[in-house]
Amino acid sequence: MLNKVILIGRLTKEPDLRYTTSGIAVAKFTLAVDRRFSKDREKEADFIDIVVWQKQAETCANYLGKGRLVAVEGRLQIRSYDDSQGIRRKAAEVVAENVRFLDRAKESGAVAGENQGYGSEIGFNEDDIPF
Amino acid sequence: MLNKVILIGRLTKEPDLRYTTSGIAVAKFTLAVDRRFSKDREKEADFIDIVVWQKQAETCANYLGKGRLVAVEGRLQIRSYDDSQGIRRKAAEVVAENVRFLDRAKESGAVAGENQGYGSEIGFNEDDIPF
Amino acid sequence: MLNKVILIGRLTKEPDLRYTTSGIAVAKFTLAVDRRFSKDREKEADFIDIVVWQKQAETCANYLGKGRLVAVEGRLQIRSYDDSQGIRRKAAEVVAENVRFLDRAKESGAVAGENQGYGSEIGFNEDDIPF
Amino acid sequence: MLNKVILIGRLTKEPDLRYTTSGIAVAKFTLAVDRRFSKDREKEADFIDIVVWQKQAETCANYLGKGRLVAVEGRLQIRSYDDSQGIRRKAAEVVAENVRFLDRAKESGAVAGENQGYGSEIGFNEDDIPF
DNA sequence: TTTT
DNA sequence: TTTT
Repeated sequence: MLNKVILIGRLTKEPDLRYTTSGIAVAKFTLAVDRRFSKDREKEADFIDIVVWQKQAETCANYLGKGRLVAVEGRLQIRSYDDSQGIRRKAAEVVAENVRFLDRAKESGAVAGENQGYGSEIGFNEDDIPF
Repeated sequence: MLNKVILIGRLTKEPDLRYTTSGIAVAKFTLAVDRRFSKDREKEADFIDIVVWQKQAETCANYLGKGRLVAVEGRLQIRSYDDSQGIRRKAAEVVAENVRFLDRAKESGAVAGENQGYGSEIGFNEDDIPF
Repeated sequence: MLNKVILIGRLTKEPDLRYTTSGIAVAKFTLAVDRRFSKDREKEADFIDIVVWQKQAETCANYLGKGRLVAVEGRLQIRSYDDSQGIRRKAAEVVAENVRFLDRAKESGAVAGENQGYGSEIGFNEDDIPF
Repeated sequence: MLNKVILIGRLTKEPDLRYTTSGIAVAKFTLAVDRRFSKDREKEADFIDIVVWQKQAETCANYLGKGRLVAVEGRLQIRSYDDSQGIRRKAAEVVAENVRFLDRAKESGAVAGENQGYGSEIGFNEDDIPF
């Protein structure tokens, strides 16, 4: 019913951009999200796979690289599949709805994450609120 | 850059549905969101104003009433305005992106919250992932 | 840095309650979180593993059962391990910080969700998981 | 029941640090959170008041200044009060549970965000706010 | 492997 | 398998 994930972390390497047979862009990358433990504990991270679709996939591939800091908003998806050895496996990945770039782009000031979801962003005028 | 609010609470009364001059539906209601304090403290709630636009506004008006339990996902919006006495005021409201009904509807089993944001929900086939 | 997951879904069966060798309660259960697709698509769900620690683990075990509706707030944790066949696997689970009961308890009106911070911050050893 | 806010934005000025009569640190600052609209629309922001308690309040006061980029996780709180002219007003603020510094600190590499749970759960009196 |  |  509700499935919301919000992460801030750094890319472990360049995004991997591909296209489905029907021509839709998909990018994948892994986010290192540091855990915060007591100081004496080893610094650890969760390495979380991110999937981005369509135009945002291409923007991520164009502007993101290893070490870049991003905020990802999406949903947690659990997929079952058989690997190359025929072993049944489960894959967890966050399907990104929005990716925000939190440090400066390498070659440009570009910003990803066109957000098309909010009512107030679809172009009607909020000054015209009837309350 | 990121502005995400997730609330679970109960409507304090029926939603108020109106239309902008350009014909767009807007519903408003207030959510009572209980705080969790130590047992000895008064039980209190935050009363948070919710704004819903377009088709979801009408679904909320049709199916929600006083006391109904909902989950709201949206963004926090701060608006400045002058009240009827000419006093400058700030209004805080959560602009809902999705409203989920968490208990049974009074007159129907209807469900609001058509979600149009996620890539995987826009109709391409995830079995066709090129990874 | 930031790792936040919020889910609403139904338990697929009773929680499994165990204790670490040092006597700390841990409960596990799976949440079925329905995806929302276009009407013509199969209704599907993500089946997401939840881990709960300490007092909340016992509250969940006492009051939750198959089909119960809950809201879970926590963080996404990726663990690597070797399964019984010696195959390296990754497990994804949501470590719950709070579990809210959204429908009536079977035998009582009890409410869980005492917020004590993350299990992993109170000093017990997560390598000591009895699963 | 659930009241979760996650924001990323920039401080509009230095945090204002005070102490309650019982000696508890409280910091307040305003976060400018850019909205994302269609390109032709004015760039706008929501200016959201943040309250931080205890040790994090002092860390924020020590390390944050105007323009700094932070992620705030907290809950939305609506307070009613009478202003200096005796006019009843409502104030909305986000009570921060965690503040993460997303760009480099001015004078140090310090990191805030020790997670101690909500201020309001540790027993001090929120009516005793020195603002 | 699965919930309503 | 991994980021700063």
